[in-house]
Amino acid sequence: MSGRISDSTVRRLSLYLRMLRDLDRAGVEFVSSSQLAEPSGATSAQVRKDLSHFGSFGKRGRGYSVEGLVRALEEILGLSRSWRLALVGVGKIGSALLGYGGLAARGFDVVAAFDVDEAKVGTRAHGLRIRPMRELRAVIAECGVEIGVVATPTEVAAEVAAELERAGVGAILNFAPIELSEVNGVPIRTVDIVLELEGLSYLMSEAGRRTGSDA
Amino acid sequence: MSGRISDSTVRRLSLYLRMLRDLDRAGVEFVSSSQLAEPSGATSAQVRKDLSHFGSFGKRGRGYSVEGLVRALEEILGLSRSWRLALVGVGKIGSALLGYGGLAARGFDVVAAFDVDEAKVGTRAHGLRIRPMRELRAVIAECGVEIGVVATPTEVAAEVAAELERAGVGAILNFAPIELSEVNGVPIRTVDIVLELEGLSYLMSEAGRRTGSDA
DNA sequence: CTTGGTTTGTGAAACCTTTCACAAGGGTGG
DNA sequence: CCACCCTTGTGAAAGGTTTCACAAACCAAG
Repeated sequence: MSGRISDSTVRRLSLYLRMLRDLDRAGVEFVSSSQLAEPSGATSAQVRKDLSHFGSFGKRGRGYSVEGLVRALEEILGLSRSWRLALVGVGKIGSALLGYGGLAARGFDVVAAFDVDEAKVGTRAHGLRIRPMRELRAVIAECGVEIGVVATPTEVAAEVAAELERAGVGAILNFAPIELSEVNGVPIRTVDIVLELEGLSYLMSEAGRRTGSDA
Repeated sequence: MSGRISDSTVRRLSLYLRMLRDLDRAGVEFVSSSQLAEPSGATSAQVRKDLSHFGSFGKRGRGYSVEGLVRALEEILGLSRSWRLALVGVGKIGSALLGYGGLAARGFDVVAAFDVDEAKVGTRAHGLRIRPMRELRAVIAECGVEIGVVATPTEVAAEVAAELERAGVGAILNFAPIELSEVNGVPIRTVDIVLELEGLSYLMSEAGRRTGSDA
């Protein structure tokens, strides 16, 4: 059981949990690994292997109890609690994030927002008062913020991430198109839209080259 | 040389290209694989292996010509041209995307925006007229849109993606928290913020469990 | 209680990605 | 032209992830 779990496994566990919650809401009581696999594009063997890293949750011949597996996955993923987030940079992406109800609905509460722009400081965005950067450290400590969100221009992203770490956050979600290096074991995930688009660009060009040379 | 290239390789190529453009702007002429590796957290061997799938771009003892490699990577990734995007769903995320100059700056032009909401249709968002869904097919064909962007609520995302495919887009970027299945060889990339946060939640819980049991 | 149909949990095999290590080649200075 | 240093390109090894395939277990029906 449980050694080092890969990112892709954790990713899939989230997807399984999503489906299980839907099934639970629909009143389904049991589900098999193959049903669970379908929506995430995995195989039934993969579902079973993924779960087997954490224990033995199913009944042979019957499948998995939906309610039981929801609880188990919430426990594994740390989602049986809610998390406090602090946003740095209330520009386009930052505002969109504050307005997105999907976060709070899934237990990720943005409890503080910061910006360097003195014109924004003091105003409210989606019910949250925007604070000056100088308060960052104190507020993060006082509110017990666990996750810092970087939604600043690229140039200052690394500096802001470092400041968030010093302030004591346990993880960082970064929207700036730059690869931030994890320093003190504080995990960082980067959401980089341009990188995704460039990946699509490669695939389309590749497809073009292939059909082009076949013709 | 060139067989099937993995997503992670393509991802890294984009990161190398980013750095190379910075170096080019800074007037640097040559760069070694180890310098190129650093910012993306790769190793020099990985850089060389990644590039070797596509050809031989360096000079032994000297490194890579910055300008030459920029051009080569742009060609490989399909970035020596620009791409036309159509946005479906002008809500929080959609608007943020329209306002984000970083896309056009890197050759991804949003040329059309659609929404079901009749109140929004006809108004302008960041200089772009919002069109009704019924025009989607015709506009995508007329404007030669290559990439469709899904920024709708989860419930309709799959349907919208299918409609974009029928309209003839070559790739889809999806912001709805749902795994869309690629059907006709049209590649789909999903940007799922909640999934990233849940990944961080897992890592933080894991860290807590480890230190918790050590104490 | 036994039989048959079903599904889990898991070693082993297959597959894929990353790292290692070094020969081959290029530049520089004398 | 030669000797030295440096860096690429690349097979081979190592390391990781996914798929396969099957014994073990459970349920239901007779």
